[in-house]
Amino acid sequence: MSASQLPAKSNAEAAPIAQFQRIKSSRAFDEIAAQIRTELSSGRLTVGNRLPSERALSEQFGVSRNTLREALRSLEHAGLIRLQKGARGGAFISQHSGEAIATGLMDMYHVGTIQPAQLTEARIWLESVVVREACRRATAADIEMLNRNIDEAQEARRRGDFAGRAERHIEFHRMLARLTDNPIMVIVMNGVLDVLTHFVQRIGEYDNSFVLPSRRRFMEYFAAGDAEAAVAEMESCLKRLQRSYMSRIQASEGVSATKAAPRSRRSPPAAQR
Amino acid sequence: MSASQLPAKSNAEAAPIAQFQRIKSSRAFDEIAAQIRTELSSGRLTVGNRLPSERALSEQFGVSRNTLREALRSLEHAGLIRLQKGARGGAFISQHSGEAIATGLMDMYHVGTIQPAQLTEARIWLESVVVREACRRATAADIEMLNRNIDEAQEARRRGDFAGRAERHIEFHRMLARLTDNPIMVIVMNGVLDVLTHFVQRIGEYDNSFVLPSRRRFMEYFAAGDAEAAVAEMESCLKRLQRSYMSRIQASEGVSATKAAPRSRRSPPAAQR
DNA sequence: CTCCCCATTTGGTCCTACCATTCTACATTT
DNA sequence: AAATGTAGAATGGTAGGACCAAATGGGGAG
Repeated sequence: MSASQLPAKSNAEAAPIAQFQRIKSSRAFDEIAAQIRTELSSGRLTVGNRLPSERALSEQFGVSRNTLREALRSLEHAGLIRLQKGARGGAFISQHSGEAIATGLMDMYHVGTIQPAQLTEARIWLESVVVREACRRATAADIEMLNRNIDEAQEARRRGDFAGRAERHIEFHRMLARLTDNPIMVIVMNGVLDVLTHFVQRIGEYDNSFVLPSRRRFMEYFAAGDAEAAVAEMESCLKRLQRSYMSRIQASEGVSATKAAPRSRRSPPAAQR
Repeated sequence: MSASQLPAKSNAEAAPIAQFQRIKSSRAFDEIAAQIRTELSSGRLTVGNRLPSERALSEQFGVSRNTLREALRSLEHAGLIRLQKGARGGAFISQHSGEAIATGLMDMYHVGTIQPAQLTEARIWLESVVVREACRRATAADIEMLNRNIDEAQEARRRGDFAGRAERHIEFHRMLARLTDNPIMVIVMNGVLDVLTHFVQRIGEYDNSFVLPSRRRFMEYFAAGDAEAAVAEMESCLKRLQRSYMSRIQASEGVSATKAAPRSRRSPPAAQR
């Protein structure tokens, strides 16, 4: 096909982007999104590039502006592009913060695909990996940062600020995840912690007086580079937390929709006729 | 926050720190999607329910059908709803297979947020968790299923069917993930394996003759319930695979920009053994 | 030179119309 | 009466035009 066209226009006014093809299948916007994804994975589009305007793109693809916008909506939701209004605005390839993954986990929790017990279970498993690798990489500055977080949590506790204390505790785990220096662990752990935060806020206060002493012991092992001891300390703390959660959820789940059935088959009992 | 670094315009009163909240998107379809999500998390909408038609919904929300469709597009991409044409069609609350998360990981890989080395690294970490838990739960039927998979891979190898063999090998890991019986592990592992499959297809064939013998040893430990030995066997196999991948990627990507150097901590005198 | 206003660009929304698909209900045939 | 075929309605998908609001840059006023 027309491979070596090489326009090489030194214009560069809107976008030095490859020529898009006409779409064909059902759901044109799916194909459009797929084509743009292809451009991305091939490297012809990279972070920071600006796509042509909606009007220009719709003409290139040979579709209406409505259809093109639905394609852009899909890409924007995925975090691949960022839309900006105004004269020099448009669709910019964005850095993909992984927000879509966190949203996906949250959605799965909301529709009941993820049960609270499974959430805390996976969290414990992931955390053990995180702690082990974080311990392997942590610098003195990192350790100081973690200790500072514990101090802040203790201060919040002294003030009776339950929300602030919980926030510090969660932030502690986010820090550890970042220390792995692996975006997959960071993103997944962030998502799991997001859901967990939501979950904790729903069930209200709980007994976590044992967390701070555990943190101190944890940091001892952690600073000494004893990864396995740190993992064990963290795991025992999290398992105790998990028991707190589960006992509370049994108490609070008498009224709210429990979504008990993990698999709800077709339900609509009746329709208007 | 860097609020204290303002260039000191004629603003006499340096802004007292205040926790501002983001303005509500100002985009109608975002609010519509948020409202529907709220209905979902509150339990008023559950899997299998059918939303009103686009025309009816657009009237309820007081927006045009275009705007409503963009909201639905966002929800559909998230996997929360499934659109169906025809009479009695509409938007049905769907089971959320986690496809959005796999897509998100793939996108992150494509834009370079996830590097191949980080992909295989995280995969090894996750796999160790998966193997440990799968070993704890596997039934005789599960073990038979895994053995059958190995047989099929061996058969594919005999035929010289590289693609088929690779597919079986990947499927083996998906099976293990499912055995954890935890949707988070299943979804995340599926996503990571999707990206890995894509990555492997890109670099082409590689030396994996050691995989099948390792699988046999693995199954010995696994069937005996020796989780730690199984984990160690799998880890050593995966690390060897990783070296194969990395050597191949250096060969095929000699010139291509390999992004920025991996952030290396470890400047201060930290814990090192 | 600085500052402010305005034309231009561009995403966000609305409207109307038409098409393709899918199912229901009725009519036709056997 | 049962099986079959067909018309119609409901619904998502697409088209094309129009206008609004925000962001930008340039030109005019001071």
